Amino acid sequence: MKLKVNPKELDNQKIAWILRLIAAAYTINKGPYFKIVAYNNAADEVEHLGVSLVDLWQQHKDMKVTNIGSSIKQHLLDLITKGESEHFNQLLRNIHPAVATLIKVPGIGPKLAYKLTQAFDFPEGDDQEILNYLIKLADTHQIGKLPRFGDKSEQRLKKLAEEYLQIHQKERYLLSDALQIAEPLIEHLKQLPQVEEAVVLGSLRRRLATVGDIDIAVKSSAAREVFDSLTKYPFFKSFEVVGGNKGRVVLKNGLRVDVIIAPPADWGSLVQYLTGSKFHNISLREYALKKGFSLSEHGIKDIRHKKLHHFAKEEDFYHFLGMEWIEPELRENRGEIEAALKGALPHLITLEDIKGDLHLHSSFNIKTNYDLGRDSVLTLAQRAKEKGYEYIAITDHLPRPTLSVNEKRELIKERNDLITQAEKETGIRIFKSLEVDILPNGELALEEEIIKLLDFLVVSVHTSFALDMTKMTERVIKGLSHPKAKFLAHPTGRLLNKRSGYRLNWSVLFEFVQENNKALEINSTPERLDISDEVAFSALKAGVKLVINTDSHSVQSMDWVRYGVWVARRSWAEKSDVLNSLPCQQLEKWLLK
DNA sequence: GCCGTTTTCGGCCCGACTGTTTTCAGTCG
Repeated sequence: MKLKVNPKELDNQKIAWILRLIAAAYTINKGPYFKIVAYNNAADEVEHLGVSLVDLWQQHKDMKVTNIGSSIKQHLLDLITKGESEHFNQLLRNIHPAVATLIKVPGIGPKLAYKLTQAFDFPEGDDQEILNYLIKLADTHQIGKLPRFGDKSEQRLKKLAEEYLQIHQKERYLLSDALQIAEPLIEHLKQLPQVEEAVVLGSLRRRLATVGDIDIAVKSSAAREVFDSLTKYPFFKSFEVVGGNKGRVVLKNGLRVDVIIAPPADWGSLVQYLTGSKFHNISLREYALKKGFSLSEHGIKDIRHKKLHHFAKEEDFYHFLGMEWIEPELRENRGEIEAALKGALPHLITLEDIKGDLHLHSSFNIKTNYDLGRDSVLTLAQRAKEKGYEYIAITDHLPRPTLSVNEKRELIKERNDLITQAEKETGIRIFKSLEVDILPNGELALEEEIIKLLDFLVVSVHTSFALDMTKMTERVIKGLSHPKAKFLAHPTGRLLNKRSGYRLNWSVLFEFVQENNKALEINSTPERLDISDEVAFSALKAGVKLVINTDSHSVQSMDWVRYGVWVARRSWAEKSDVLNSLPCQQLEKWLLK
C-alpha cells in the first residue's frame, strides 16, 4: 500500500494510527524488535499529548516530544508537508491496505492481519467494507481451512469484527456517571463483614475525565460470600461471569462492573498494578529492573534471590522501591517517578482548599438569550455557606443584546441590590459579575456603562467556534485584555464525547495570562472539564494561575467542584496555583484590582 | 529508533489468556 494523507486532517489520533501501522509493518517484515517498540511508544506518546502535534511543531519548530526523536520526527514532517513519506511507503510496499483496518480491531495484531490479507483477496475499501468481508470469510468457513486455524479462531474473528463495527463508536463514560454507579456499590461492599476495603481501579481511580470501564477491587478472604452478597445489591441484575476471585456484575440499567477480590496480604500489589496507568507501570518496572527487581500484581520479585515480596499496603510497595507513595492522579508517567524518588512530589490541592466558586448562574431573570439558573442568589449563597466557602460570584449570562442600555442598567441594579441583601443575610462575600461573550472580533458583548456596575467579568466564547487557531487566540486575548476581565471560562469549549473544542495557541495564551495577572478556568461541569488536565499541566509549567469553578445552574451542581479539583490534581496543581483557594481578602486584591 | 540517577553506548515491562498443538506464538491490559 501507499500512504497518502491530507495534512489538514492529521490530528493526533491519525498520526498515532500511522505510527502503529509502521510498527506493524516492521513486525510483519520481521524488522528489529527495538524499532517496533520505538514506533509503538511514539504512537502512545502522541495519543496522550493533549495538544495537537501539528500545531505544536508549527508554533515551535524544535519542540522536543518524548519518544519522538529526530528520525520519526523527520518522517512525520514529510507527512505534514508533503502528505507522504518515502520511508513509510517503502516499508508498506508489501502490505495490503486492509492491514491498516484489521490492526485497529482489538484482538487482531499485525501478524494475524498480514496472514489474512495474504490468504484472501481483501477489498481496498473503508473499515466497514473490509470487516464485512472478514465476517463473510468466517461465515463461509474459509478461515478455518488455513493452517493453524480452526473453528474457534474463525468464530473469534467474526465476533471481533462484529464488535468493532458496533462498539467502536461506543462513548466512554463521563467520570461523574461512572462514579455514580461505582460509589454506591463500593458503599454496599464496605458494609459486608467479610470486606475490609473496596476501591475503584484504573482510570476511574486516577480520575480521568472519561473512563472506558468500571473496575472495583475488594479486600477480603471470602470471595464466595462477597459474590453471593452482590446478588442482594438493589441494582443487581445478574452475573455475566464469575470465577475464582473475579466477577462481572450486570446492573439493572445494563451497565457492567468488574469486581476483583484480593486477599489482604497482596492487596497493595494488586491495587497498584490495576490502578495503572499502563505507562506509569511500565516506567516503574523499568526503574525497578535496574535495581534488580521485577514487578507484578503479585508483588516485587528480587531477581537474584528469586524471592517474592508481598505488600498488604500500596504505600509499602512504593516505599520498597525507595520512593514516596504516589497519588493515583499523578500516575500518568509525567515525571512522577523521578519526583517520588527525590521526595519532590507536589502537595496536591484538595477539595477542602477551595474557598469559593467564581462562576455561578442564578435564577434572577436577567432577560438573557441563554439559560437561567434554577436557584436564587440567596439559595446559592446559603449552599456556599454550608460548603464552608468564604465567597462566591454570581455570573449570570448577558441580558439580551437588543435591550437598551437603560433597561440593562435597571436589571443590573436590581440584581446588585438582591446580591447585597443575600450577602447581609448569609455573611458570604458575593461578587457582582456577569459571564460576558467574547465576540468574534475580540470585543466584549457588553457596554462600558454596564461593566462599571460590576466587580469583575468572566469572559468566554459561545459563538463562532470555527475560527482558525491564530484568530481564536487573538480573539480570546483581546477579550481578556479588558481590565475587569479576570479569567477565561471553559477555555476550549469542548464537550466530552460530543465536540473537541476550538484550538488555541497555548504558549501565546499562557504568556499573556501569566504576564497580565489573569487566570484560566478549570470548568468542573462533568461534560466539560475544560481546560483538560494535559493543558492545565503545561499551563502550570508556564506559571499560569487557575481558578476552579462549577459553572452551576443549580445548587446541586455546586458539588461538581470535586471534578475540577481532580483535573487540577492530575495537572500537578498545588494550593498556591489555584486562586480561589485564597482567603477572601487576598482574592479581592486580585479580583478587584 | 529512543533514552539517560548504570547518560552518547547498551539496553529496551510482566503475566495471563487463547487456540492450537505437544512447546509456543500472538495479543492484551
